[in-house]
Amino acid sequence: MTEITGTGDPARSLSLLWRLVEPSPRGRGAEAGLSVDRVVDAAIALADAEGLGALSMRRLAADLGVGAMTLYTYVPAKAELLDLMVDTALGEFPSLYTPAADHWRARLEAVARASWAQYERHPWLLQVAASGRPPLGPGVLTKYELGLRAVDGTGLDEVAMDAVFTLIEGFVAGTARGVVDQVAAEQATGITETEWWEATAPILDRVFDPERFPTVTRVGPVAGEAQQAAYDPRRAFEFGLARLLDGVAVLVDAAP
Amino acid sequence: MTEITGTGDPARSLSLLWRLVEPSPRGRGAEAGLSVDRVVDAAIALADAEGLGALSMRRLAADLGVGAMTLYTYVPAKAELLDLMVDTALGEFPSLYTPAADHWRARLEAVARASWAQYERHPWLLQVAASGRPPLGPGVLTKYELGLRAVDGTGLDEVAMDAVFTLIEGFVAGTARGVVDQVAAEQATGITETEWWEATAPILDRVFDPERFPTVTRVGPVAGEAQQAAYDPRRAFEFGLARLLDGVAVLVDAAP
DNA sequence: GTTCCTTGTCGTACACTGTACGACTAGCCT
DNA sequence: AGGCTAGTCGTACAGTGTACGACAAGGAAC
Repeated sequence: MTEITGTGDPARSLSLLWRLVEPSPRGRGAEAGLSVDRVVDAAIALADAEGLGALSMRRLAADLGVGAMTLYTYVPAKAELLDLMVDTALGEFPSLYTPAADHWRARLEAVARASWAQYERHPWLLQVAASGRPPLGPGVLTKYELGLRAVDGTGLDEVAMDAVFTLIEGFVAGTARGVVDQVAAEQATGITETEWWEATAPILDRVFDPERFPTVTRVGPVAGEAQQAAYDPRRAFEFGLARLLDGVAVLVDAAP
Repeated sequence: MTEITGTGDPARSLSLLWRLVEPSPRGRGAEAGLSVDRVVDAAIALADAEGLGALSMRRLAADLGVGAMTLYTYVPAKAELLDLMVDTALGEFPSLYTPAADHWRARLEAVARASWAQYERHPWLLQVAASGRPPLGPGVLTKYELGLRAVDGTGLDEVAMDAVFTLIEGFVAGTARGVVDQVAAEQATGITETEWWEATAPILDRVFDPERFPTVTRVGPVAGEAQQAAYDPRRAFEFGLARLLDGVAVLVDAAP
């Protein structure tokens, strides 16, 4: 279940994200005391607690004690609601980011860990396809600003600064997605990752041909044993982050 | 729209993936000439042509000229069908992988480019959440085998070999997802990425505060201009791959 | 040659989704 | 007091995956 953002008129979306529309308590004026913010907050709470799959317009409306169609007074459609959710959740970045200041590498590592923490808090962020046309609201821009500052003063030009932040951010998101997928699989099946691996490994052993997959035969069991699973996202995060920062360091050292 | 794999009984899934069940042309015996392979091939063709969103059991059945429930004779549920689709599509890896042989770096780069090509051919692969519990069929294992061979003989131990391949593979998938998201957004809205950016940029200019986002003010326009969009996945791929291989090189050089 | 059993086919039904449409009503302005 | 505006929401539509059970066709047994 992936949702798409960046649908809908850019002008309309941006004015929503930056809350350019007045609260306008006219006419019957917010009968149930609702507002865009209350809707968005409830949506985030629901997605946090029960996953993006549980977030339907009817369910959200029920949580807020109104009819389903009432939500459309505050939000043009579900896609825009998701934009707002993403921007709001990503806006928590500064509270999770405590940079060790002096060296770019320490700052960039802190960015990666803060980003990881965000995805742990709001796993549904990873199920919203926002990379192509991000909701350019205050939350997203704040995260982008702090991310760029981490690589500022390294001698890299503007294009490279953007590329480095995007690379780190994409890496974190990709790896965090592994956690989300595992949790989703556990919830869907009632079987933990370790149990699944223990059930799968012996059957697999019997079914596959060591002559055809000699390197897998040598490496697979060692790696599987080390992780107690087919894939351990947390290990992958630590390993990958170190490699990535090493790679960026090569670039920084080459810069004037 | 993300689908989950790894649901369902591991033993049942594995015997499907490795085609351990006999064709069994008994009873009325495959009336319409159907088979697991025909179903899977048709599903892949449909997803390739019209996206994963168009792949419904009813639609797939219609394409094959049978009733919807007939599919459940060949496949236990949609989740298992997706497993089979993933394994089959990933099994095309060898035909796209032409390693430049001698140096690990050239091999690993070829792995990344072949993987990228796979995701370009079958974008829906990225919408199937397979990272947690991959369908361990012949296709997946073949790709894993060739990926591991690329980093074999570098002095890295087994766990590191697995980690490096996983890192590269995750990077490619994450970056390729950017392309998929953009194409999906274009299809959903009828607006191209460049058009969207040209519509968004000027409004954004007016709405946001340069004092609050000084680094974004400096970097954003330069990066945006260079890419003609908020994000250019192909550039990100080239840039990230170079950084990543540099980082791996640091690790390889440190190994005995 | 008749019967039975196995196996493949598939119509119907259920609970669910996002949201267009239009009816209703409560509050403010004139 | 009358009218208008703006928030509320019931109903409806076209779609989803798949459980259930009815049906039919071929092979095996007598």
